[in-house]
Amino acid sequence: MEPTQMCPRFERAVEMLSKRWTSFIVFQLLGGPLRFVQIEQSLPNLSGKVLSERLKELEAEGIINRHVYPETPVRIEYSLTAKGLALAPILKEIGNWSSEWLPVPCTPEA
Amino acid sequence: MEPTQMCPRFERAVEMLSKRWTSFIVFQLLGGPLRFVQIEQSLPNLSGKVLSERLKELEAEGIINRHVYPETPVRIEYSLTAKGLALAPILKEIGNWSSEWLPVPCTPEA
DNA sequence: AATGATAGTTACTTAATGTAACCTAGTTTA
DNA sequence: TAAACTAGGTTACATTAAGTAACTATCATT
Repeated sequence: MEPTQMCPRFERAVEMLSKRWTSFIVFQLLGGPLRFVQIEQSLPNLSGKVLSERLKELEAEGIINRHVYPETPVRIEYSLTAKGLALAPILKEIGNWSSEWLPVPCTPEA
Repeated sequence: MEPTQMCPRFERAVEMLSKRWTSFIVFQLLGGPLRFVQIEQSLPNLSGKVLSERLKELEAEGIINRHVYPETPVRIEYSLTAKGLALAPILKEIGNWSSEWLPVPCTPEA
């Protein structure tokens, strides 16, 4: 068999989603807008430093919006754009695959 | 909005697919079995070192098979298992998303 | 003035990748 | 006989990405 030539757009999409934490951040935002600390808390091993980088990348890609509410203290919410919401079917398929093919993790003893 | 609790299996699947090169290797194998050098050549920036690591991980996960043909010189082919083939819909969705939402790259001048 | 909240950033450490040279085994070529 | 070739990797070293903990800025409350 021959290797397959890849579409540059497909390649770019895979590269984006392959960046550590990207898919998790998008998944969390599928539930609705979240603030920085909320995302941080929902992903215990994600550091604020990397979260900050990813949010900037995703905003630059047009996948998320950053909305500043000038209250005191200031509140900033991150939410998905239409382009970001459109990633949902991908995550859905990952969910389908994982529930069909990955073993149920051990449950703690009663 | 509240952060969403994640299923451990979903989490594991995302972690796997987020590892650099994993999705590309699976994509290439969707076209049929390939040898080490073929995968290496189809993914120009993937080093033999990391390819070797990823193939071992994917085999350990039950996503690919390693088949040794005792010819001379020996030929070794990597192919997807049923579990690996079942990843196709995920990559398909990534393809759909990328062709709908990512810009067509500039084409070189005529 | 000190304390607290939100939303980050910075300096430093550790882990993951990339690069290039090398290894092993069998085979053909000089 | 030995040098060279092929396939399928591995090893040592350099670079980049990610993790950790402390710190910054702004405004408000105690």
